[in-house]
Amino acid sequence: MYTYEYPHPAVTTDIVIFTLRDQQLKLLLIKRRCEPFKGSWALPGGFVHLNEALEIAAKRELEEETGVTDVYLEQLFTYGNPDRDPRERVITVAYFALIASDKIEVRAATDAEAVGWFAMDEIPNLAFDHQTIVETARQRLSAKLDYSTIAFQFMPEQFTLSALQDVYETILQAEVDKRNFRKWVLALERIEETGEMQSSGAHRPAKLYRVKEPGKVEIIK
Amino acid sequence: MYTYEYPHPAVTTDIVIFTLRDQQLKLLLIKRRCEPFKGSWALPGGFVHLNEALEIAAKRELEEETGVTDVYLEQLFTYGNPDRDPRERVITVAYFALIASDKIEVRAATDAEAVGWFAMDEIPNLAFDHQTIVETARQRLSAKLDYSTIAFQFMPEQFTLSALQDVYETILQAEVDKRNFRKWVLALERIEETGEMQSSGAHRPAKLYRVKEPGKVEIIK
DNA sequence: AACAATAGTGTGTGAATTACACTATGTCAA
DNA sequence: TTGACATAGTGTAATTCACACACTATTGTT
Repeated sequence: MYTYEYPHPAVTTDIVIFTLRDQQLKLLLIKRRCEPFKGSWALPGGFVHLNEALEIAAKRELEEETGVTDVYLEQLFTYGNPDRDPRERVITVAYFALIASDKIEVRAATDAEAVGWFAMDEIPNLAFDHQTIVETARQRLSAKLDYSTIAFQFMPEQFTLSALQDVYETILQAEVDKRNFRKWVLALERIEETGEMQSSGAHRPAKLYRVKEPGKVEIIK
Repeated sequence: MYTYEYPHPAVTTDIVIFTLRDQQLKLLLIKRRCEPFKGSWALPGGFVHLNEALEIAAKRELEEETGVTDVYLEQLFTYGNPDRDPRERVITVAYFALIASDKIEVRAATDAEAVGWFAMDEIPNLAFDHQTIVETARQRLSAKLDYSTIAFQFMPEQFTLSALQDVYETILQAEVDKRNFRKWVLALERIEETGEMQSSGAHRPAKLYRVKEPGKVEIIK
């Protein structure tokens, strides 16, 4: 037991992790094994250990519950309404994560009864205020596409320009002009040809590109 | 005494509040009356009450320690390195605030031995990791000047275009072309003439303007 | 009446963004 | 083998936006 002179809230992290799969933006959810909201779908996350930095906690929870590692992670927002958890006062530091579509094998573990990727228009009712958190993350993602190189975080090691354009169109839910897109993205000088080609069907093969500095997300414009 | 099955961190809010005064960007600091860092300058802030939303806590602390009310407030970032407070694990949700220069009378109260506005190049050594928090806030302010109408939060009810231009020049630490600035800011259609003029010396009086929706900060561009 | 000090105004140039349609190259099936 | 099909790949003109730049207007003071 731990005792304090003044009351302390519990602090958790929750992670909103997106990927792109089948031309759809998808979100990773876990099915809760424990109360409260047992059996409900929720964001992966959990209590911050006492000697653990917040971002480390987010990464740990994500790996424990879903097996997912090696993601782009940034702090999203901290939610602390007094009644957001029925047990006790819980403040959650929400993180926003992206993962390339070729790294998304997931497994359920510890606190999760099941784990799954959900398309954005098929999100079930979520536990706590997780619906709100997801909406904020979605907005942040759209906004950052415009002024940063964050979209590259979704790409596998090698990809075609058409695949990259698809990412933009899917997330922004808008069509993009192919010629202008290519001119723009090449002018950024953040990707380069690998020299290899991708053949996928009865049509001209496409050049493959790679991100020059894969871990890096830069502000552009 | 409060006891928990698992250890809980303490949660505080800290507020980085800026104003403009004498053509300088200034930051409000308090001199700590209590340990740790007793006698040091620090950001106003304090423990979040158990049944209090985070933003409410930030506003309350700000008012308690400095008498400042009626500010623009947004969440900045949450800092939670395990060793950032020598007493115990303390996670702080930092807020970023702006106040118009005609509302900045301050008073010391409760936890503060003194309160003062400091120009950005005269910031003393600060307690905890407050120096880092201030730098992040400073960056956020500069960035938001470019893509939002946040600068209006510094203005009194009525102001001249020259005064507004001064705000941009002071924060961005760069000169701005008068004609281009006026064209740009009027094209935003977020301010309007009040009809009144301001005479201040041996020269042509200036038209006064007001913000159409004073509370609102919008993303522009 | 001249001067000092700040307010207020327009135009031209280059850069960036947008709109827009055809050719190239592979696979597969007849 | 050849023609149909499907996606890859490419250039130019029009528009919009950003930026550089210098003089006139109005007031108070001497």
